[in-house]
Amino acid sequence: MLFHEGDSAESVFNLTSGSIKIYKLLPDGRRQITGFLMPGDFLGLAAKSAYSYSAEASTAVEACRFPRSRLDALFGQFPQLEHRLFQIANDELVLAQDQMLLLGRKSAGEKIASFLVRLAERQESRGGEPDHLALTMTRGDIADYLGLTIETVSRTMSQFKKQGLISQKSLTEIELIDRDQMMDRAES
Amino acid sequence: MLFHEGDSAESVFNLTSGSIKIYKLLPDGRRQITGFLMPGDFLGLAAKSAYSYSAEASTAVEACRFPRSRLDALFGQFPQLEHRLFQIANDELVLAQDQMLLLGRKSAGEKIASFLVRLAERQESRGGEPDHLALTMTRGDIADYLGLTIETVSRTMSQFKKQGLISQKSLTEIELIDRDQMMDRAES
DNA sequence: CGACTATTTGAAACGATTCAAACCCGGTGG
DNA sequence: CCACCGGGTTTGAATCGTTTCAAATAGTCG
Repeated sequence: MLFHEGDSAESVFNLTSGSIKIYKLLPDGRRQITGFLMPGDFLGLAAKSAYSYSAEASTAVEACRFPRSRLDALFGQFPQLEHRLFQIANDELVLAQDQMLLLGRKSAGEKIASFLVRLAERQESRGGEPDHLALTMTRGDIADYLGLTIETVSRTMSQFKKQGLISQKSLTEIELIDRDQMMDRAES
Repeated sequence: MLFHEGDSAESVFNLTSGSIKIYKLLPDGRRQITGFLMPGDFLGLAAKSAYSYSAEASTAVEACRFPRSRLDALFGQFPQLEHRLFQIANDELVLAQDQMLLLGRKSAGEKIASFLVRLAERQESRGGEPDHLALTMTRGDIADYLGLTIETVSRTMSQFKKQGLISQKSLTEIELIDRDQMMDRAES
């Protein structure tokens, strides 16, 4: 675990290798994962005095740590740095709104399809195989990201397998077989 | 309607009076409202070339319109303006994550309770009566904001009324009677 | 007052969850 | 080398919360 919701937000990180999940918890333990970070992503930017979410490594992780005070000084020196981070925050906001649509209005099948397609696009944009997905998260993580239970995630993926939409080499290796039909299921 | 998802994003607005809802639609018409804007709020900031959501007035509205090109020029001139907008974007991101937790993990009762409490806090922070809520949105809007149906919103509020948590002077006027117990139901 | 729309309420249906058990797989020690 | 363990995963059956469909009621505006 990297830090917890409520911890004083002294640092901003830039992930250089590995993968991180950020999430919020309810008092009774229910969890909502709000994002999976990949190398290049920033962590802790939105925080003011305290982090508003918890962050936990999914794999071994390397990151660049900046004291928040230093960052503020850099903003004064290099306005285009702040400009870039502003863009990044806006991009995240757009993604967050997509995720709200997913959480509030999509069925389990649509959620899983959207998730797999987005993961494929993300991997493609970093130069990976477009249809060969390497999942860095467990079924439980996927469930808590999509607002489902582990069982529903598992069942839905089994169904997709039976329908020939995906195939599964191992627990963490998924292949998208019919991406177009997958995007239809995603409804967006 | 002010603009539609996909429209070219020529303007940024600052709402001066009235209230606006922003939302995303699925091809089949399902709708997710991602925010209700109140005077002082910005609209269209996150957009790059095209708006990523639609915006619609809930009441009569007055707003300040900036051409996007002008705004970019202002950033060069007044770096602290961009700094302020960066802060605002970060605050919105924090709210968006709260909303994801709500949509993904809260029950209908918890959603409605959270919604009413947040509305009360928002109104309080603008100097209104803390327990006397003036709803600017319909039951349908509330449903599409919370990922519920109109009927569930209505039923849940009736239940709260029966339990003495709220009282209803008219359709748009709600009074929070037991705010503490309300916050307990909100689970956050 | 009458017509139209939004809201409330009720009953049935459905999708996702819960609870339970079986399975798979990598790691450990006999 | 293989039996065993423990975690995560898959599958099944029953249950539950929310939705859907339908009808009644309340509210708004001409």
